[in-house]
Amino acid sequence: MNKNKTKPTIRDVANKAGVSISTVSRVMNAPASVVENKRQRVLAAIEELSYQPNAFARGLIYKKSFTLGLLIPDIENMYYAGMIRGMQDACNKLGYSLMICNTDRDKERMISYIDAFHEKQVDGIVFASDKMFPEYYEKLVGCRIPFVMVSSHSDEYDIPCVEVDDEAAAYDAAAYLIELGHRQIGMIGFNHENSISGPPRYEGFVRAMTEYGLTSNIANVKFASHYFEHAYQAAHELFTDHPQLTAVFCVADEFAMGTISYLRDRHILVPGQVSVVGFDNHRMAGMYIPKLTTISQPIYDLGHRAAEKLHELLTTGSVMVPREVLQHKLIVRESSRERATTI
Amino acid sequence: MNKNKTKPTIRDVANKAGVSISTVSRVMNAPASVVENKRQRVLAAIEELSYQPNAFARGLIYKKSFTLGLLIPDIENMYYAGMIRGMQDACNKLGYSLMICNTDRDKERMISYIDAFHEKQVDGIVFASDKMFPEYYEKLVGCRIPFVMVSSHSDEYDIPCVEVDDEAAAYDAAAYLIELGHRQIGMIGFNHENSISGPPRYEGFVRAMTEYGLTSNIANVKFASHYFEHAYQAAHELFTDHPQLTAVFCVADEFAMGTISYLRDRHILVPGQVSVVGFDNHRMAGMYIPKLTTISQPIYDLGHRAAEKLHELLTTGSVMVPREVLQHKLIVRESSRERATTI
DNA sequence: TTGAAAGCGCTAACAA
DNA sequence: TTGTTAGCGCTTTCAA
Repeated sequence: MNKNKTKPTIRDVANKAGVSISTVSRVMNAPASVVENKRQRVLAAIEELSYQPNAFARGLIYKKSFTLGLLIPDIENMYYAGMIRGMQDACNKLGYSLMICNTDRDKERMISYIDAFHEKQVDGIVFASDKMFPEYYEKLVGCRIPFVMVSSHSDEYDIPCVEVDDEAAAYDAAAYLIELGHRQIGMIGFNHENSISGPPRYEGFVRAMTEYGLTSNIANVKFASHYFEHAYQAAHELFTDHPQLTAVFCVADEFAMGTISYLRDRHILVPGQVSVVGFDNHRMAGMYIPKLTTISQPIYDLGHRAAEKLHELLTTGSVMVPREVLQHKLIVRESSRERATTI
Repeated sequence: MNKNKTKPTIRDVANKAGVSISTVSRVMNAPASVVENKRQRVLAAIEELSYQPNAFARGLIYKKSFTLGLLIPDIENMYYAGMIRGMQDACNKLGYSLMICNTDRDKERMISYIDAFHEKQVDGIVFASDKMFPEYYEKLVGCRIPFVMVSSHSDEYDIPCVEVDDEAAAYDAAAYLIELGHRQIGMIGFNHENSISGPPRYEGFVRAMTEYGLTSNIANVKFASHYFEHAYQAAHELFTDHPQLTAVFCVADEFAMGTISYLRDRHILVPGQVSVVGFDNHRMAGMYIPKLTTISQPIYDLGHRAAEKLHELLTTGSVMVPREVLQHKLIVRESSRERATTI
């Protein structure tokens, strides 16, 4: 092994193999055009030196980094773990690397990460879950970096995206609870402010209540922002205002956990007295006690498709299906059951 | 805004500002050496074109990418979310970007990611949790990429690392259970094969049992590999073989959850009949029902320090503290309590 | 204080 | 089939 401190260049390989640098370049890019004998020598030299072509030099020529950027709001939310997984698998398949940045839903960080992506010349960006503010949009097009959205979309701009039908999914969850016999149903939603899935999930809930003639339930909604603790607090408010509820639809599994925790601290049984359904079906949903009934999002596929769609955009310049909707599914586990019949 | 499709280069900026490219370069790297008037014009041109210097060109010159690579075994394990967060914050602070790769504990993927890092010219690599196999080590030194380990270390090689004292932490967990009055104690550990923290945590358990004269408990150990389901199964085996146990130490929070789930399916109360303590204290530990008593690892700091240590290695060529140990702490919550006194 | 020019490692066009 | 060379976008001498 070469113990030299600096990395070998194409020139070192050429010297060692006794050929010109073009020949080395050819064995890497068009092996067929090099005579067997020399090719072997070059390959041997590459092996011996642990040579890897320098991506800077290549990038300068190809004007491509073969790197994609991912902007996510909160890496500690389990939801994104599955998404990253799907995205990285797609990237591997397509020959890309992935650069992940955690914005903490902070505008300043977001902007500075976009700058970093710009400087690092990422070929494209996947923008996850967040709202596409004009600042972001202007910045992105100003940088001339193609991008797609995942688990989100934009009404103002025409941006390719892959997501789930939040309205329909929320409707399904609420309708399921109604079909179970529940009549006093509450909901814990996302604060609408800056939330992309908050409003449609709320709408789905409202539509279900309306269609089933339970419009009074529309008043039983509290909002929380992302975290367990906030959901716990929201559940407290919800049950303080509406102690009669026998079911609650939560727009995230973490909210369902917060709600169940609250209920348990109040010695209210789930699902014995109150049914709870979550949303996402991330890994923890099946590990919780009780196991969560929830809306399953195809999280892995969302990530996978988003990367593929971005790749499509990069290679063809456009996208066949601008707004792709993946299927959700209700998963019934332990946190919900038929309303206890009054005697 | 420039609607041109290609990204502007330093030449475009120079033209627009009516100066040479060297001057543009200077306003970016040594602003003081450029006369106020021109500097303003250059700055204006940069702004107007949304110009960002090309990292490829810079990298070629500086031989630095200002990018660090992170190799983790399993992104869906909550443990790593906190670590990534800490690492990324450190990277931001130090002016680096972070490239995260999920190896799935697969040797082939590991090797191919190292190749990718090599090609992309990452300045250094953080190697998380996994065992440093000779193949990896040879590869890494062959690539001449500096690296550190986090939540892991190597006995064979001399590699800077930051971790927790697993043996002592496990001892503390086991001793805590003993001090609570438990005498029949079991453990669910990591399969030792290829596990870095498995053996020391087992040793810590054994030492506690030995010091307290409870050596018979050393037989009450089952092993599982990483996932909830495996831990559930291991708990099944443990309690089938040793139904008399009143406490179990689990080497991961996810194992504790699997164990509690199993116990609950068997209608055994936690902590009423059996106390369970976990390890990690990741976010979910405080959300579970019951909330987990666990060993808290400074996960964020582990990630943060690892990045700092790598940076130290990159800039100074060596590291002051080759093997850094961060403090763990026992967090008592709801999943453990004093042994029920026999009447 | 500024500009011209060399060169970082590679690819691709051109010549041989 | 192979080698020579220009040039990708930038920084950094060296001269002016």
